[in-house]
Amino acid sequence: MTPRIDPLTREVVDLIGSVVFRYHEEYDAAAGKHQLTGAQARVLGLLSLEPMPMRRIAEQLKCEPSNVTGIIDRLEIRGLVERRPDAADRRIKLAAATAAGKETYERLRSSLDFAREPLARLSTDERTALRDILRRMLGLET
Amino acid sequence: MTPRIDPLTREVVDLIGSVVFRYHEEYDAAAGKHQLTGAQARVLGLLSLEPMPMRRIAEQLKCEPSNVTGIIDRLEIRGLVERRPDAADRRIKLAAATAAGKETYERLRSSLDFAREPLARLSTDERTALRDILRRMLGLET
DNA sequence: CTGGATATTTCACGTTGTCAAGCAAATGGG
DNA sequence: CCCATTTGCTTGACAACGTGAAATATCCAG
Repeated sequence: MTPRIDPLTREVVDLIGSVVFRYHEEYDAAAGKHQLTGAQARVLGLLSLEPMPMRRIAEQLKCEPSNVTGIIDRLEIRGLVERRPDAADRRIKLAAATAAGKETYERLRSSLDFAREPLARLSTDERTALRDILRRMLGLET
Repeated sequence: MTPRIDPLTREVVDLIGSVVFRYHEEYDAAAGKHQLTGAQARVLGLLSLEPMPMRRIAEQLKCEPSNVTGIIDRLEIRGLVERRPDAADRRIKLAAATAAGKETYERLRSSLDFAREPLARLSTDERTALRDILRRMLGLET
């Protein structure tokens, strides 16, 4: 009953698996250069865009809020993030990247070699095609 | 001095990040259905192909051998993996998937919905194009 | 045979993740 | 207005994963 997956799809899934593995390696290595773990880097990336309640961070990371408490704790100790009260709701704590946090994240981001090494092998046309296909895969049609 | 990354490349990197996140979610969910963690599933996948010394598992996972000890311990307790002596070198322990382990991994693999849901949105031509681009990205030219 | 390298394990430790319990603050129905 | 419920966050206990250092057993070269 399980629909036999055709060989093409299977190969694509494997290739995506390789890309995922490769991406992680490089992401963690880049984070490590700045003494950050992967999770810390991801949170810092979120907060570089805008301050956010703990709750929403947990939703983005798809984990429990209690987990976020610890991650923010460790970032806060290092002065990369701060907790601010929310003007409208005193239950809420807004986590916000400090100037140092934003700067760290920007440096991390531009040291993400993944942007250069494997993608450099592709022509502009290929990159465009890849972008369009990935958009469709992720359901980001315009 | 840092080469400004062009917008197209930046978007592709972001899209790949989304795919990576998505892939992980689904992979962990599929593993969870079989009471496995992501790391356990990955090891079981390796050992489904062939038995392997602890050392080599660590290399494949890019982690320390001491970490592998624990992962194999937990799989062994559940009868999915066993440690065998190596005929030629008594220092080596070959980790091998048991019949139950192989079966579990095959079930896990076919429940990997990532193969269906997002890729189903693509035509065969798009999938072929994606395969070719990913191959080039990963340096798997023929 | 001896000394050095290799394979694995053990231990201590830190981070990430879960779940349950608890506290503070908001909210809605009577 | 008031109480019950819900919501947001933290705490504590626990497990998996990951590192690094030290211990043990085995191999191998000289």
